[in-house]
Amino acid sequence: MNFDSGLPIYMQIVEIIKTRIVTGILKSGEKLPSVRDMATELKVNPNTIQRSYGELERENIVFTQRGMGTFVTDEESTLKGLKATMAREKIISFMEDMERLGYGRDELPGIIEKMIVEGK
Amino acid sequence: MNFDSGLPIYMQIVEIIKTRIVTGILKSGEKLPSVRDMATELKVNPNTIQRSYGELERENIVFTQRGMGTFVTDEESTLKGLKATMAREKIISFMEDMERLGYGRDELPGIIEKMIVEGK
Amino acid sequence: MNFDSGLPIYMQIVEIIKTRIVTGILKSGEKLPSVRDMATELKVNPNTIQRSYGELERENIVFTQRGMGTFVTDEESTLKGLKATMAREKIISFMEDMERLGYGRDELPGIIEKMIVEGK
Amino acid sequence: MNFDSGLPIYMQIVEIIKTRIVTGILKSGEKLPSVRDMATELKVNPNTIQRSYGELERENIVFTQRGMGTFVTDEESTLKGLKATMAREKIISFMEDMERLGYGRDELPGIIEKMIVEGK
DNA sequence: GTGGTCTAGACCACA
DNA sequence: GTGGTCTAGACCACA
Repeated sequence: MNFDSGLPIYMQIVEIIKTRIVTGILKSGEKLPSVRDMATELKVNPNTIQRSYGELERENIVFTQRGMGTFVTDEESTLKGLKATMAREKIISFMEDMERLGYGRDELPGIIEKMIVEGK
Repeated sequence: MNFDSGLPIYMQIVEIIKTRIVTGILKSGEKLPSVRDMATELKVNPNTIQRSYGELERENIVFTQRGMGTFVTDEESTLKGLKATMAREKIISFMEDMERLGYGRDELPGIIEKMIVEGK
Repeated sequence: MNFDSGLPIYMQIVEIIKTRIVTGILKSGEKLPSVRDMATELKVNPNTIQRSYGELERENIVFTQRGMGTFVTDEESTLKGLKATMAREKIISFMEDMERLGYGRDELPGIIEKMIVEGK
Repeated sequence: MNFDSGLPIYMQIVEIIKTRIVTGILKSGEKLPSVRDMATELKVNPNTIQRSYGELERENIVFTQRGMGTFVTDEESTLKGLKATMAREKIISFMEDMERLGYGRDELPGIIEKMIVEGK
């Protein structure tokens, strides 16, 4: 059990798949699991996966070949863009979190540098 | 519905309460909701909240007065420590996430600085 | 039937296990009975034993290996510390008992010495 | 709930009353609670209290006046003897406990003296 | 088989 | 009303 993130399930799954692509678990041009398999793995209704795949296709991150399945795009520029966008989102939410903890944006680069040094 | 974070519910609740304290929603010395009220609010069993409160008490973040309730500590040093620890954790998980996206730790301060400038 | 000691059951069990460790019935590194077996032996609910084991783990007196069981620590310094703490507590409660019987603390060493001589 | 001490209930009650006498809660010559009241206070059957009072009478620690009740003896020598016996028992069980923890009898006076000094 | 978590529901002491 | 403890019983992950 987990508390509600607010995000609809199919979008949570979109995020999961994007992360898998961007971290290399799913590679450029590779076939995604079938809608049925993915539904079984994530324990959701196949319709939900269908919707997630649809959203990913709309964003040009995957493409479907009739009768063959769904594949990660092989356009490197799209994948680069995806990576950049996800990084951007991570950074923004990180900055917001830190702001709520009382750390101003200007302090962050310094704090991180300090932690890198200490962490060594 | 939300995908399993792996963290047990009572620890998720601990995190929720820590965040409320550190962001000022719950103030130093203030009374927490009663075990029963919190259980109703979060829709879990009172025993689960009991366990969360117990964990927070072990960490000296709250204290309980028999028959009166559970209160946020008023030791400022503890609260400062909590803030620092939560910030540290946020930074570490941020650095790990970014690393998985292919950004080296040394790049991060620069990237953030760039984003701050752009964001203005 | 026995009159209430005031100590909760799970803490009474903690004391029982500590005594077993310190007197050598349970040895360093040895496996404790499973939660279920201990519950059967002591005729309490498994949850209560779970809580006792949890408390012992927090005190670093035992550690658990997932799926394997709960074991007495093999850190000799911890075991020595446990022995010393239990002795200290025994001495303190002995001194308090004797004080209530009208014997001052300063008299105690003398009284004990006398009894040792007589007892021979 | 408390784990079995092995001692029969009526003897546990004898010990409770002896402690009350020796610590001055019940004074020399004073009336003990009626069998019924004592039974209510300790939540046992009046017959059990009857048996405890009988045992105390056999030991000359209390005496019964028909129609009046049960009273603590006013023979000071008996009370002194009781105190000495209880102290003796406390010391013996203390020495046994410490022995089981690995402390020899000869060490005890020294250990206690050390703790008295530290405790100041 | 092992410990870990959770719910449902009860009863207790303290205020 | 408040937290503290306990039982009964379920389901889970890890080995």
